[in-house]
Amino acid sequence: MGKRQVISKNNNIYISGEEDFEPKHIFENGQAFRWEENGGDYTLVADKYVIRVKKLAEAIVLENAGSMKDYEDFWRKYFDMDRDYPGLRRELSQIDNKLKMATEAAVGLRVLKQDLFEMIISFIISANNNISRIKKSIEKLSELCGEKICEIDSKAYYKFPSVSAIADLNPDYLAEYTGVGYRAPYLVKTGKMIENAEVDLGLIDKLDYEAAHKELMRLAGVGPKVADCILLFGNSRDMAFPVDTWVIKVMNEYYLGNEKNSKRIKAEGHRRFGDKAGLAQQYLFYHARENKLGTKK
DNA sequence: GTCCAGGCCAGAC
DNA sequence: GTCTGGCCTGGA
Repeated sequence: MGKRQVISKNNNIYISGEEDFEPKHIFENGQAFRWEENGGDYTLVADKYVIRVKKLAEAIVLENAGSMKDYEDFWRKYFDMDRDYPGLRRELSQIDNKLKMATEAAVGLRVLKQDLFEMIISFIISANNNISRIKKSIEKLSELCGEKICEIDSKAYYKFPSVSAIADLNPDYLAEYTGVGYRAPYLVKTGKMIENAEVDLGLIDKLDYEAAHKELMRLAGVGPKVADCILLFGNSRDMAFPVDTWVIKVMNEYYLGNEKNSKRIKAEGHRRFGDKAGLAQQYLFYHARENKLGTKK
């Protein structure tokens, strides 16, 4: 693979010479929910875009993603194109053999840099839930109060809702329409807290990791794990280390044995992986889930 | 019917 | 601070 090259043509963006870009490893690792797989290609809704991500032998194609200006203004950051992933994998591989194996199994994984508010709402919905239901709920929520983007094959696509749109919802109706269940009041309350600046999202960028984590936990429905997901996927915090059921399994299998306390598991992640803990977590998470680690067949 | 899914919250200690 | 039980909902 040579040096990366990005060009645009007919509203499509082509990325060639990039060895770390595997759509399956990017989307199917729980960091994003607004995608749909068809025959190895992925339809993705992000911001005002509905694109199709294809991996061809010679290039990655982002169909309908716009011009070079769209790439520079949005996609470059979204796909974390300024990080040296081959270098990251080499660095993680040197930490230990487990991480070496995990990175080798998920080459092409990238940690997306998504919208902060969208991550807050999405991960509140994710708590004690499963991926297919999370995705359905988020689509229904966007349909309920997000701005329409376009229609493709008579299917309508909507932007993720604004803060005020969610703050103004009736919790009972929200629960009924989207299937978010008991999380509905959390979503509305969190929307209101952000709308009236009780929690200032602009501050999250400025605070150090611990303070930002603590600040996010003030939001309704946001606990330690959800706050770490928000920071990792919506605020570019490489050291955020979300401890979910899969991470508990993989950390115990490889490092700890039988630790149930999430706080101590997170501390172990930081001890071993340092300020790259979140990136290590993504490779380990993908690896753990692919291999159904710690579950009986 | 029971169990579980990328946890959070409230209450008890 | 740490631990426990309950929880909308839908699919296995």
